[in-house]
Amino acid sequence: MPKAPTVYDVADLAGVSIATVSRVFRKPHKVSQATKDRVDAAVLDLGYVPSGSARSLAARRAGAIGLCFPDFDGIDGGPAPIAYADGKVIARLDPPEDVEPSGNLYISEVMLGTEIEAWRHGMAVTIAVARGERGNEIFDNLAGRVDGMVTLSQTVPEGLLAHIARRIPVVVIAGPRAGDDYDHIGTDNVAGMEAMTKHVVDVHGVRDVAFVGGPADSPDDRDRFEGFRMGLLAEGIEAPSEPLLRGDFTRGHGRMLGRRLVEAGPVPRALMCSNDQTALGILDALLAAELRVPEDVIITGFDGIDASEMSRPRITTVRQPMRELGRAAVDTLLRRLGDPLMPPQTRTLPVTVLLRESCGCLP
Amino acid sequence: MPKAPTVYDVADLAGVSIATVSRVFRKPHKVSQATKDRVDAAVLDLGYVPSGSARSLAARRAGAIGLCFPDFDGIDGGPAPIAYADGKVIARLDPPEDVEPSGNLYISEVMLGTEIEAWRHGMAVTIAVARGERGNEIFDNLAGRVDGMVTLSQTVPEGLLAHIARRIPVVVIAGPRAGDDYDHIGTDNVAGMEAMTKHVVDVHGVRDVAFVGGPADSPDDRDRFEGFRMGLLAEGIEAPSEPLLRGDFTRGHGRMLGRRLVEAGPVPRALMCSNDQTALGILDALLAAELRVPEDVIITGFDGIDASEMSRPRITTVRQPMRELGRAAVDTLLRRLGDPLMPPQTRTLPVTVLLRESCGCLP
DNA sequence: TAGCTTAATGTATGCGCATACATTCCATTG
DNA sequence: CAATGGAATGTATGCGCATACATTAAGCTA
Repeated sequence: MPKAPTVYDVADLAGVSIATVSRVFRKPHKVSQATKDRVDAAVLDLGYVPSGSARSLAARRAGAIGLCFPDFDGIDGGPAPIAYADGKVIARLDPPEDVEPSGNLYISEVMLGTEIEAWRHGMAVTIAVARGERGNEIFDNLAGRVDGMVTLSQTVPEGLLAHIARRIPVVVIAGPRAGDDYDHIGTDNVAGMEAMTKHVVDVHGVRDVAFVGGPADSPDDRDRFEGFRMGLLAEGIEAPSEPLLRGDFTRGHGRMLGRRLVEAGPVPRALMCSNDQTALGILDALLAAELRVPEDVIITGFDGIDASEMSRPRITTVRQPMRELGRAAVDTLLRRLGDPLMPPQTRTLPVTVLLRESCGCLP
Repeated sequence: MPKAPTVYDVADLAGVSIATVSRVFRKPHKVSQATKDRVDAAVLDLGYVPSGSARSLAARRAGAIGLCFPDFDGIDGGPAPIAYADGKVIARLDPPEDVEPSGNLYISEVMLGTEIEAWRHGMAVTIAVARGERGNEIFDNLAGRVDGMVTLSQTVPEGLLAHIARRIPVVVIAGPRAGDDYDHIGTDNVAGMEAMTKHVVDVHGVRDVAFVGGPADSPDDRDRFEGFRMGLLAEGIEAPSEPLLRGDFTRGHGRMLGRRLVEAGPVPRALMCSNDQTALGILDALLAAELRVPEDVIITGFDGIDASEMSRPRITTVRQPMRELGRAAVDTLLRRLGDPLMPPQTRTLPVTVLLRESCGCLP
């Protein structure tokens, strides 16, 4: 790859000044057609592509927004995939046990939403996962190259986030306000879980309901538990002050909790889980112990990931509008860029309760 | 947001030169501890975050790779999502008819794979969809701000791609070599479809097999049809020179084809489709016509999207390692950056045949 | 102690572009 | 025909950083 041509090269070849070359790209209407044609020809001839770095520097805007996630799954991917040359035939007829977990639908959907909304405003999206020991560095790096940042809560330490926020606007997804000054986008965890709880009690007539939580420091988990309690209280049922058990939001941990429940004696009539992965893990364990779902035990989840629809029975859950989260975050970010003095925003998106087999609503 | 501090500000406050500030970030080992401490303090004090644009410009590398997709779904998203303020409770108990289509698992997975491999090499990923009339401009813009580009074939016109490739390395996913000089990452369409064909003939004893193709200009489709023919020939069955029908890879079009098949008279005993969406559409139509799958008609797909696992019956299909595609693309891209003179690479990733209900393998 | 080496830091420059401002060229106008 | 104004283009500068090279200080050798 020979040295890339610059505005100077194009200007020389077209016999114009660099300002004119720049105008052909940025303000075409200010250049005569004849000149434009000569410049275009030179551009094609030389294979010129404007440098985004130089442009961003000179224009004082990056034209991109950053999206940074924590490393939910601890995926480091291992070495790059094995490949083989053309002609060698490999096809397996195995059952799909080797299919990788669908991973983070959540992240994927937020990404898609982010991209769509960014596109509508002519911006690119730069993504990075603050993964590993250099996670903070990754975050910092990303912040330096974008006009604003969307991040999930808990991605980096508060101090770093505050540091970044002095330079560019930051929108936090899924973390409720904690007295900070960031803009926040959340979903209605409380209302969702409250509605789900009432459904289980009202429609299925169950009063022996327990809550299986997630990490104690998760704001989402806290809100969902709060919704659970409100649901119970509204039904005149005494509400516990703590979840029956806590997992770490992974399916594996959910399985462990399920086994523990089975061993500990009679399993509650209904288990309301703080997320889908936990619900799926518990389902795995209960089915393995020959319990029937929903006949013996009702299970519900939260999130609405695709995997919740692929289990048998399928999981009744509360769907978060994941793609909308991304879109709303970008929308808010761009508003903030337009009006830096606007007071801190908090937007809460509505959730949807999805009734399926695991609560007994579908056969 | 007041004017962001620069190296100069930090240097002044710390009483050092800008070179030293820069070194604290880039070559910390070349700075004495005492100096480093003073600089760090100034950085925190001022809220300094290095400008990525300036860094990229000066260092002549962006530290990011680009990922550009075509607009598969024609999603423009419409206006940003409705939100409501805190406290207002909305939760619905409707069936999930409003759940948005799972969209592009394919794209999502490639994104995730790309990000993982980029992370392993300390690079960020900038994504953009070449969507709408300004698609080419988006692509061009993206190209200017990254060190290399991963793109799906058919994303932009060949001329533009060639133009970009003069400046930065380009890796094309899913498009087989067409005599061009790009690096390519593909999946083994031929072997996958051949194995699937043999399976249907051998295991299920079906000889009345037809192929439902996709767009005639799709290289993937061409290869899959070729695999189909090879499978038949290997079984001693005469192979057609053209697909029985062609769709456009969408489910809607698949439904139409399905209805047409039903009307046209006896439906072949097995329909092998060039992608999952088409298979799902045909399944919809056959079930609507009261035909039984797989008892009356066997249906198979290709891709392994999640939706293929959520239908009833679930679709037997050939799974592409989508995440691995992204990883392999980045891997190849970085090799290319390391050795620009390396001959053009082509890597083909193995596929997996997933046997499920729609061919009769699972009850 | 002169001469040499190495560590630490500073100086000066350029990366490639956008843009404020200056200049040139015409077409109008009175 | 001189004065005016707008369109098209050019000149000059700075965006914020990395880095080659220069400089200084300090330790070490013979």
